[in-house]
Amino acid sequence: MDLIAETPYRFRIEQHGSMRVPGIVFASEALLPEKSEGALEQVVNVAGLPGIVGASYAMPDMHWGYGFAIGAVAATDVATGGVVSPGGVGFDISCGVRLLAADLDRDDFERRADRIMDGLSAAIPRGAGKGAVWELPDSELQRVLLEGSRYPVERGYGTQRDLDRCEDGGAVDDADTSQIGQRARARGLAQLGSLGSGNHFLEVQAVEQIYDQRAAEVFGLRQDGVCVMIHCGSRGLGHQICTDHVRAMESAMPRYGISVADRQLACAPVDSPEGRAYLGAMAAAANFARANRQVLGTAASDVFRKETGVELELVYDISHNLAKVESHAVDGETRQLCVHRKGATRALPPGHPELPPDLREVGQPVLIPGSMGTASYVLTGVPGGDAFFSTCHGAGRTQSRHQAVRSVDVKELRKELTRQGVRVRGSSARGLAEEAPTAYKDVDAVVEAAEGAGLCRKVARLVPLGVVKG
DNA sequence: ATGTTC
Repeated sequence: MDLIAETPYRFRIEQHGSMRVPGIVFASEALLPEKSEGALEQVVNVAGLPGIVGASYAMPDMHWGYGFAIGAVAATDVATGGVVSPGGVGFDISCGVRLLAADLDRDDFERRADRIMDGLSAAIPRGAGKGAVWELPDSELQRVLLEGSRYPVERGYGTQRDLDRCEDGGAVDDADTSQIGQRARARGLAQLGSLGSGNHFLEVQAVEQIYDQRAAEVFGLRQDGVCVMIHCGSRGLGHQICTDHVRAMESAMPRYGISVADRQLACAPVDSPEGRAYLGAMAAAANFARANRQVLGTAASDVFRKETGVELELVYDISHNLAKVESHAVDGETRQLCVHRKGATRALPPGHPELPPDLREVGQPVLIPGSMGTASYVLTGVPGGDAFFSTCHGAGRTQSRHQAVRSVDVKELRKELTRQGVRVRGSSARGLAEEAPTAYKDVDAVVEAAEGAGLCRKVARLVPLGVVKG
């Protein structure tokens, strides 16, 4: 497989074999994954999906994943048999990032840091399985699945203004809870308002650098201001929904005469009972994920109010694992496309009609969490990018979890984070080792490549002051 | 990512 460098930040895999479109990899030479890792092969495999249009895209933080690479964008044409694939969304449906800004300077935080971090540590449930801010009866879970963040707001977790700063106003339409199994529901009941584990976290951060003063101002960010970033998703509920629908699609594929290069690319036409069932269940899981971040954001706000007297204001809340049916121009014609973004973030440009009025001038905030102990970024969408208004989603792994555990000394890691002034409230030692920054790409290089490829623009760089780790 | 192999 040959990669043709089209620009310093754009590589092309020519259409060959069963590919229906070319592959386009946005990355620098240094960020390209090793061929042996299989991520580039996954770009090729996705290019063979029925109905795919444009190209099979990959972002600079790409790495090997389930079926699709993490960092993949693929759009299929709904009207001509285009498919939807759960592997193109990922197991953590609507995993994403919520950023809140405090009217507090870095120095104000430093003076009270230990109390605030202890408060957050006590208030934020985390780790596999255990604990949630809000344990729900089944009737209320139903409301969350249909109404997303709007339901917690109605029940006092947050404000109406929060919803204006959430992707989709805090809830996606077309959730179909009849497509969710009992096991998925049962897992959701005990997990609303919980981080989970893996790369999920809550971080207190400081705005270290601003690249676009006007956009930062509109977003509510200022130099040396304190922020809280929350990275989490739909927990066991989303995971179970993915599992259930992958299985259903595996058995349905022969009926549609679909064959795929990898069993993990199980899919069905968007306009089919199986396709619609998955999208309905996926939408419900997305609403659960948004409500999860809404509840956690409110729990963090409560801690800041108690310890400092200041409120946290929502900057934005955005997913990076989702499929959406969107209108896009293809060969000069407006088409309905099912846009899969897996480890990729929507990045709407200035003037886009889906943006709320106060963000329309500068574009949609894009929230990029770095690896533990490293920087995070706030970006914004730009006109003209050719991956259906998408950009990267984070640092991207270079080592598997297993490799990281073998190579990382957790004691040294804790020492290093402390030396950098990052207060750690962890979950498991193994979890910390898996998430060591040495297991990830350099987020600064990822963002530089995404910007260089014309997918987004930098607004601010944030550095960690404290982390509550899943 | 995940009651980390129903």
